[in-house]
Amino acid sequence: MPHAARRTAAAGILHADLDSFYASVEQRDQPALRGRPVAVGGGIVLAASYEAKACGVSTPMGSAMARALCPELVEVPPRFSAYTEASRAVFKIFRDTTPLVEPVSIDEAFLDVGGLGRLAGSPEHIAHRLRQRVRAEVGLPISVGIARTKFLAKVASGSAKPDGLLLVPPDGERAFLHPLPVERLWGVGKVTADKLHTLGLRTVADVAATDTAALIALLGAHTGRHLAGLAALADERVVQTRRRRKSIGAQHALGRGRHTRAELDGSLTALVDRVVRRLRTAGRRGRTVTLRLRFADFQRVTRSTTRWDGTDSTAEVLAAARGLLDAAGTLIAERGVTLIGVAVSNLDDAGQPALPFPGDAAAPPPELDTALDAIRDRFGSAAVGRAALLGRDSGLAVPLLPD
DNA sequence: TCTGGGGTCCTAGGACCC
DNA sequence: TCTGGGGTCCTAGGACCC
Repeated sequence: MPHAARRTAAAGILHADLDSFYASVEQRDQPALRGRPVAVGGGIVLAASYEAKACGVSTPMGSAMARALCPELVEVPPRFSAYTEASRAVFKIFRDTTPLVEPVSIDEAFLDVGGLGRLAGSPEHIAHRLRQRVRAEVGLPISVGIARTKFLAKVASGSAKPDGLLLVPPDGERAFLHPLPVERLWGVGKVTADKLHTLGLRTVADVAATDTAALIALLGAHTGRHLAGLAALADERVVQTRRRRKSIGAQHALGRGRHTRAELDGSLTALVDRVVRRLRTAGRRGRTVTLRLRFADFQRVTRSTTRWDGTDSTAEVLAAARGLLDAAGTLIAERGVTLIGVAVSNLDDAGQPALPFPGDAAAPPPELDTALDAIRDRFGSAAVGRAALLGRDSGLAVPLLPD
């Protein structure tokens, strides 16, 4: 019997998902928070402990509403470095379990353990041990779903929460999935759910009983076919070990009210600085620079520009981003800005210049980087956003805006 | 109760080329 | 003079996920 065929017939995919990740890390590190409703965040709730969820607190909810729902709520500012460290430790246990790990986010991953039977035991046994290890070695609760497909494993881990384990056997898939609301289908958010509701479709069974053509007419070719497939228990996607990031970006919410061009440029400089730093750390270069803006009415626009070759230069990305900001000047003047973001995409592969170009060999001296480094050293990284002003005061060579 | 920051994927129109 | 079909790339917007 072919190996692949045997594997697809059994429940061999794990979806492992840390519970209330940021909040659990805080409860782990501060025993006084255990058993109490905890929200990690500032302004909005980034993560809520199960005690907080019990009184209706959820992500991403404004802090004011969270407090209204849950007067006992303990609010904690995020400590991202602690979460990154905890995530690394957990992923190490994942990779100890099987080399076939596909990270989904900082706190969840798919693991293919279908081929490990002889070596490590049944998927259920492996999942059980995985949960024990994460609890013992990292001190965090984690839920695991086991199924034949990625989608079913993902839904199963959700049903297993908090701190649980759920196996969906191949002959029990329909009974498990079909009673669930359409919102549990991966890729169904509010807009799609509302559309499905207009057809009277509320459960996965309803979707499965609907003609694919009708779903396509309602939702478009891709989404229609995608949902029809999921509802019919068909999900051929395999666990992908090597997925490369396709864009690197940073954004920053600004307060309401008017922001001067110099303030916007300061924010832009800080964002570009962060992005190109991560770009270089990853050893990658990008061809497309995108400026993201959001207005007071929460409408968003993007403006992008694509270069002929890739870059990881602060000066070049900043020049491109400034050009886009200038081009959006009228829009900004008319509507105000409440969020500014920069992303670099169209990334090339590590250590492999997009195109060999004679002039590229000698990179221009990164004067801007030197200046920004000096500002970071002297004033801290939070000050980079005020680079223009500080540059003026400190005599550092930060290129200033014309005015 | 006003709503963060990091991403992915899809669609659609227009320019351009053969 | 009017007309193809196919393909790629770029830009912008939108939905969704954690």
